[in-house]
Amino acid sequence: MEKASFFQDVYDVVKLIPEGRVTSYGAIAKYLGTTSSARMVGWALNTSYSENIPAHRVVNRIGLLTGKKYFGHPDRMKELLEREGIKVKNDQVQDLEKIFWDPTKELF
DNA sequence: CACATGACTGGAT
DNA sequence: AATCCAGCCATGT
Repeated sequence: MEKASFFQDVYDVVKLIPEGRVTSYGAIAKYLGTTSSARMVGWALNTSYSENIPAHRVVNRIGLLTGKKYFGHPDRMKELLEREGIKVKNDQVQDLEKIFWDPTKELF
């Protein structure tokens, strides 16, 4: 995958996240080469509100649904995740280590 | 143009 | 082990 633009790359990577899996902003940032710019990943997703991006599969490093408030409805993110078989409790993904998808390892 | 803020993270306290 | 602090960089005021 070429480096068109930071935002575009974020979109592409997020689209590649397998169903029932999640990843972290930092993992995406690292894959893009801007390891310490995890914040921009979230910013990019915020800008992609109209894109076909499964942003609900992107959580912070501890599996917390930090961006659920930006899904229109606070429970939308949780609902979408559970719909894919991901267990979410108290806005936090359960069994994170089992469903975590690291682009630098799985994709490359 | 300068300052504040944010869907984060890692190291220091 | 839990909490705090500073770095990261695009966007908005």
